[in-house]
Amino acid sequence: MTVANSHPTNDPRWRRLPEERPGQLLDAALHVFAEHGIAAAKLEDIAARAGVSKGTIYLYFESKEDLFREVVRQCLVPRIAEGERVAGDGTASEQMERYLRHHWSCFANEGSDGWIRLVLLELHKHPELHEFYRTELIEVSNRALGGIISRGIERGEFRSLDPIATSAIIKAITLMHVLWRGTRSAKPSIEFATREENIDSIVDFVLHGLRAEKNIISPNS
Amino acid sequence: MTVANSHPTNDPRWRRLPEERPGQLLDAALHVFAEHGIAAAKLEDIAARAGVSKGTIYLYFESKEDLFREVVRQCLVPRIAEGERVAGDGTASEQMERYLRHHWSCFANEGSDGWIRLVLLELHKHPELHEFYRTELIEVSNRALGGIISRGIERGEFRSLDPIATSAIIKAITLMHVLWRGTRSAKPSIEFATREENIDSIVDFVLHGLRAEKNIISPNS
DNA sequence: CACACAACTGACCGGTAAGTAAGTTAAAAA
DNA sequence: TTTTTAACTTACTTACCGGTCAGTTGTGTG
Repeated sequence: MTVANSHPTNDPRWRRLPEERPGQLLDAALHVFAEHGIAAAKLEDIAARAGVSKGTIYLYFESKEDLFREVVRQCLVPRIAEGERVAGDGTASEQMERYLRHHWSCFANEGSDGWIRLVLLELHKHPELHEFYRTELIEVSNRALGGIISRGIERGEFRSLDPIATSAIIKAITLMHVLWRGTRSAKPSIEFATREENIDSIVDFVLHGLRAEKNIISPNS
Repeated sequence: MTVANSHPTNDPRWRRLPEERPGQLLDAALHVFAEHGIAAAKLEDIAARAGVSKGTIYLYFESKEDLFREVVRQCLVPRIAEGERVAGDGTASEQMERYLRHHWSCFANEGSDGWIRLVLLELHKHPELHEFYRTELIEVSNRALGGIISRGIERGEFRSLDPIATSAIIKAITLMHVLWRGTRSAKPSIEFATREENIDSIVDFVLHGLRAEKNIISPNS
């Protein structure tokens, strides 16, 4: 029997880190919420993952609800919003392809499916948050995608379709595929090809769906 | 003071319905699970909705978990699978359009989004169920959609693309739109047009994505 | 060193909901 | 009608978890 478990060194069992705690807690919370959903997420788990005890959470957040709110505000929205600025130049087709591939690689991160699931599943129960998310994110995203589409139409690259409805279709494809390919999806629901083949298929399909008929022979007028 | 609340008539306060109870309970459970998710669904609510008391559930099901399992097996899978048999005849494009519109109208039912959410977002926590769902449903669905696509390719209506990857894309579009249009989605995340315009956009986009180039002028080779 | 104070802990409380089992009652059998 | 059965109810137990608070401990200050 050694005294291994007592603290022979005199380094403290815990540290005071008032600056860093909120961030640590938000990270931990994002992870746990994404894994279990709001209801099933335990504050003890979040605290443990952040290396503190449950009580500490209440020094920085009012409640579980408040914690979730801040996760959405401070983690999710900025992280997603950042991805919406990949306009660049080139033809609308090139922009669209760049947009798709960029999102694909962003969402490739381990665990992306977790919080996509979170947003899709739980956000609608929190109207105020949902509204925030809608204006901060969906509008931004619509402007980005819709902008590319509108430009494509003007330039004659794309045929004439509703930019908003089409944005929705394109986002539906990417989001759902992230969900399906996600690490938490047990066996992949669909026998997917490799990631590369997969995004190639998507790019191909979307561009074909958008593209104006290629060889309209001598569009007279 | 009348004796209104005692039972002046001699009809029983409850009935013995051992044949019908399981079905009633499954229906109620489907509804409550879809509304609240697994964790937050209360057995009392399910029982109340089925017109019995909580204890009765345990006469027919082992546990909440077991109840959920049977909901998936006996309610969801058959209900969805039924929709996968709308082949019909005509060109592949016509079949595809029929398929899309059929699903759209099926999913239009109040509450469809609830259990799509359930499947998409909660099933992955139950690997055994997920496997069942995969083989019973996704395979079937892939065969239906993939079949239409393959036929379209053979007939020269559609260009040459991977039937499986393309099925996934098409299902992604429809499922996500059901989710977004769902009654439980607070304010619609996207300023959608009417249901009709919406499905028109989808049909249009999908068919264009699939269709072989119309005017390939003398493909030399 | 010792004092103060803020950061943090962890035992505790209260509410809620899953699960249980003894009692009650509809309805079939005798 | 009486007896029997099993379907159903109700009150209970148990476990868990969000939230609290009195006490502990790291750390800067005099």
